[in-house]
Amino acid sequence: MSIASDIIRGHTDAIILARLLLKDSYGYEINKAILRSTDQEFELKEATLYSAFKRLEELALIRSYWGDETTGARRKYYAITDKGKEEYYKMKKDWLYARQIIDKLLSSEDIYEE
Amino acid sequence: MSIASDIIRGHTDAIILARLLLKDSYGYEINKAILRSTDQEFELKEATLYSAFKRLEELALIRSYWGDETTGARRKYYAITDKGKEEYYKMKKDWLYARQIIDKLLSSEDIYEE
DNA sequence: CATAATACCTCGCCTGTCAAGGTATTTTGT
DNA sequence: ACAAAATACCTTGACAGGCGAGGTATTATG
Repeated sequence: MSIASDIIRGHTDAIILARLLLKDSYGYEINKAILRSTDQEFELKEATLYSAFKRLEELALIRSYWGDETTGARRKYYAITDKGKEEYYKMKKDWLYARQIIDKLLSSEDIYEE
Repeated sequence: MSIASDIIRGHTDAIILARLLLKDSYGYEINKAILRSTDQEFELKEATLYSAFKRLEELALIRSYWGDETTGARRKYYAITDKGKEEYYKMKKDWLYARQIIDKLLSSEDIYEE
């Protein structure tokens, strides 16, 4: 089972920020971590991930720096900024709020029906 | 507080179908019912609503018929089809699944961190 | 008698996802 | 030794859904 694009849309930024809240990381690792933490059930598509990085950096919610790997492929690390942390908490609040509204609307039970 | 377009996206169809599961209804009433059932906290934008109707009817998840009002403006009623009911249950399952995944990803707690 | 409410609809912009394509390096299996 | 897989980055362009802005017509209300 997979999550439809239209459902994941609007959450990718928060998902990425949540990872960066734990520690600085880079694209490939973030994706693997998401896979791992959802028991291989969910992963962001690469194109989605990298376009999100671009967007988040433009908004100054994250900043990037190249790692100094002596071995392996070069890695571009991302760190969450203070502004990013603030936004993350807002996004999480928004999610909790939206979740409750959607739950209500899909429950199909109206008490105050006319 | 309002729900961002990107979060609502992917749920409008299910929200509309949920209403039609209760009873046949028309655009204006559906929107008012959504408003009422969320304590005026949420409503679909008209353009979103009508484009959803079009999409859902093309997919044969709903069908429409004109009401025979003797008074007031004409109303276009919508009814959910059997296919629509099936799809609704799928959508609801998808929502429950996605909700759990998103909750997990926004919890920022990794037990199996390397 | 104007304004709000009811009720429908379309056009075109904007944004985010993602399939498909690309590059370069390193590790692994045979 | 060499091919294949894994690691790691990135761009382009198509596509779809939300919605602002605009429109029409009728009825109710202050």
